[in-house]
Amino acid sequence: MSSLRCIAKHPTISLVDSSTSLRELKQIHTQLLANGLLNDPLLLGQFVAAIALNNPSNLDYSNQVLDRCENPNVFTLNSIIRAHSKSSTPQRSFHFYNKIQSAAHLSPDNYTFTFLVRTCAQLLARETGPSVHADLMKHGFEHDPHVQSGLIYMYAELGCLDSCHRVFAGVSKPDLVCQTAMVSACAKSGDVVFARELFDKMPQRDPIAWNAMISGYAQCGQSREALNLFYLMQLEGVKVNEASMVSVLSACTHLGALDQGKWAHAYVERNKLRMTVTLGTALIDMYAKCGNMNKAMEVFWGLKERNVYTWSSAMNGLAMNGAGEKCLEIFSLMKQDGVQPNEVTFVSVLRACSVVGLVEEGHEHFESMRKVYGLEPQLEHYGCIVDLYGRAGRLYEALNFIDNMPMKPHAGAWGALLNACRIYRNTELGELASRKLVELEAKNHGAYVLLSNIYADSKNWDSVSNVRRIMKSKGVKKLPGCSVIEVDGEVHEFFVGDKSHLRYGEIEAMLGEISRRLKLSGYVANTNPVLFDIEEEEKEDALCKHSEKVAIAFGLITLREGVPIRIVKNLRVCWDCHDVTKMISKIFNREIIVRDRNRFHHFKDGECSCKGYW
DNA sequence: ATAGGGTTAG
Repeated sequence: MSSLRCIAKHPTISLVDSSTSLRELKQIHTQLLANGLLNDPLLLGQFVAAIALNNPSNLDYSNQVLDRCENPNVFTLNSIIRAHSKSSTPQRSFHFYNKIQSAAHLSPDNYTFTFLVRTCAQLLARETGPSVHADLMKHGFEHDPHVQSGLIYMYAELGCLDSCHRVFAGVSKPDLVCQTAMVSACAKSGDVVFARELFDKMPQRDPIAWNAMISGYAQCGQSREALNLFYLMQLEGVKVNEASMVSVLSACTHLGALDQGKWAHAYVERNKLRMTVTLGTALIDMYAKCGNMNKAMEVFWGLKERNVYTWSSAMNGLAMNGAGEKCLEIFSLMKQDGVQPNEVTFVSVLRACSVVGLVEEGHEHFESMRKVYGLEPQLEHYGCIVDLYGRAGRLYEALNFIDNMPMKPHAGAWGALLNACRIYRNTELGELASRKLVELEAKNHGAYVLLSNIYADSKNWDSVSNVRRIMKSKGVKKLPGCSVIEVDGEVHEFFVGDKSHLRYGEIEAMLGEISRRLKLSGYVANTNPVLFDIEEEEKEDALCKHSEKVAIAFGLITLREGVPIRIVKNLRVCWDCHDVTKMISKIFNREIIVRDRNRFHHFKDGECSCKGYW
């Protein structure tokens, strides 16, 4: 609402806000024209900016207003460039930039370039961005602090860290804002170590600087570092705000650290931070991805405002947790509420259909993307449809769909088919899919593992060892599995075969007990080559080595009876672990919730919520 | 008279 500050000076223009209808705008326009007020470039600029900024859907109209003006000045045009740079159609900024350039009596100023650089960042304009940079240098604005920090932001968005460094090196005395922009740029581009060095060297740091560094850690996956820095921020008595908490929550989400996430939620309430849409959405995402979907929905319904992120987060959580019908219900409510779904929303819609097995409905939603919402389906959506057919056992329709994709099928599409082939034990199609997958991603260990499982299922041991040989010769390595469990607010990480935990002795004893009790109840350890889940030297002892089993054992030792064991795993759960976990949930009478890289498994009484499909 | 850095979903 900052635009209202300057506008309030004129009584009529000050009336314009987001609720002003187009008809009312036209009346005001006529009135202003009749009084000759729009000949005043100041008022015109304010009017145009008010229309556009307070309601982006009015941009068209503000353009018309401007077009009817005979000689807009730079202020007026800057206002509209600014409005466009923040809108969903930033490219239209250039129309007005060109106007400035082509008018003999006009010349762009430092404001123009500040906004235009923003536009380029929004557009990820790889070519135009640098050319705007060249333009502003021609006009001699490269030493303007606003322009400089804007350029650093832009190059970070464009993924040109080198250019960020060049701009930054050219700043004689970088101020707080510029330094923060650079910290953020480096962290976003993956050089978080350098970002931290810069951050540590800053002579003074305000909350935004801290937030930049914390979110830098959170965004590059260094969640524990993000949390550590947040604690440091509190120790130093820096004022924590909503944005800080959003990053903290995002770190908790990635760790699957429900206790810490709950603590962060309580912190927000205790400190009376504003429950903004962004913060609310981060909370929903945290609860959903830490396996507490009820709490996620409680937060969801408690919010005053929900945007497309909010709805999509809730829907994604429901789909991930296997609540497909509920996800589709929320989707209907979202539409009733007048919030436009986007591509991300549709990923959840299609996954929900897939989970429920609603093949036709899923296909209709897919079609509606283009027809009803003007959204072009992306690779992910095609992958979802393959999965939709595949899970329903309609493997050849899945294949047919892949064959008719308008673009080259990606690894995700073949991967979805391969997974379906594993579930439905179709060796022939599985071979085809994995061959394609390997063509696309020669080092995709998942393709080999799934293919090997398919061969093993059909007792084709020669082919199993063949797959293993190929993997070896190509140097395909499996990403080390890692499972995380939180106990008393402390996050414990277990890697495959990792015995470094302080209490490993107890864990080993518990693994032994699990194994004994499993055998007693008739479980036969799967030591045949099915378990060639290509983890090399682990076969003989596979039962005890997969990271989730170690984490579950640790949970059984440390968590009180009746407390669910929550595990976050970086890979998909393997077949055997899935079986074993089902049995543990029954034998030890313990609810076990595993978040793998795709979805949730809620194990209870010997059953899993995924019903064997994942 | 219009500026610059931090925050959410696949």
